[in-house]
Amino acid sequence: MGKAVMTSRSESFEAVADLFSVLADLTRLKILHLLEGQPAFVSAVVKRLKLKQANVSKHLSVMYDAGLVDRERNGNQIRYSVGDPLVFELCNLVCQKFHREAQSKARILRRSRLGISFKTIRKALR
Amino acid sequence: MGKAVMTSRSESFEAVADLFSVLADLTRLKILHLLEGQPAFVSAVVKRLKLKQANVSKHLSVMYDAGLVDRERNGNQIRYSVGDPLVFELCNLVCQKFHREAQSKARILRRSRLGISFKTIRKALR
DNA sequence: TTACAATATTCCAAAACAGGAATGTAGTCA
DNA sequence: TGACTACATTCCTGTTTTGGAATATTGTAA
Repeated sequence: MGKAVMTSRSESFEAVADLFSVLADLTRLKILHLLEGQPAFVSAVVKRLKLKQANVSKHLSVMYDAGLVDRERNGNQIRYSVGDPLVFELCNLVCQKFHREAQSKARILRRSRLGISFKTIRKALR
Repeated sequence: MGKAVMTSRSESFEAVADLFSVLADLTRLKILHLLEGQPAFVSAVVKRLKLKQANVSKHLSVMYDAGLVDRERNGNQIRYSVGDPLVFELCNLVCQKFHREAQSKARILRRSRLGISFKTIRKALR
């Protein structure tokens, strides 16, 4: 997950892929969602999500290295916060896609009760 | 990579993570970029990107299952096309982020020649 | 300093993933 | 039908990634 300066097209693709891979983890998405509400200490994330401390710490480090979260020391603890609202824009776009798909599937199913063939339905459902 | 109907919050997070993981691969991003220009047969992708046929076929299948590309048989060949412009919206958002970061780093470096301490720079660069 | 709390890091095992080679399948043409 | 082409799938291997346990680091308080 190198943080090299972008020069060639291929390198920037790699950077994009790296960022997507940071978001391609269920636990990290849960943590981000928790941080969306408000910043939180590591220990709070551990408690709320019932995860191991080392696990949370590693995931937060990955996201920090990717520039997705900020951190701020507060005495003994470290408060993490979402550093770039980009994260939620990306997730919302994906969720919108799922909504569109769910709606079109529902539309097709509704139509199916009005007499469209199974073949057409299966094709429309991909 | 299940395509289950979404019910709980956690399941939808998982679907989002799955979609990001499809995009978290350099080869798949290259293929998508190629398909952005115009639809292409598998053999064309193999030639343009100098990849193995089995490799391309597998990546296209993954993206097809994820609903990111469409396919259409044409005689002996199969033409793939980008099925959801969402892909490019996502990539563009990520690229914009990288641009913002690159610019702010450049700004800081420029300022550094005007006499700001290394400590400040390092902190600003994270 | 010592003891303790919060977080980070290292090491390990299991699971997931990408790519190559070989094989399977489906369409075309003769 | 058989030969050929385009694509998909299976099997295998090396690499990466995740999570847990143990350990290390950093800060606080006495």
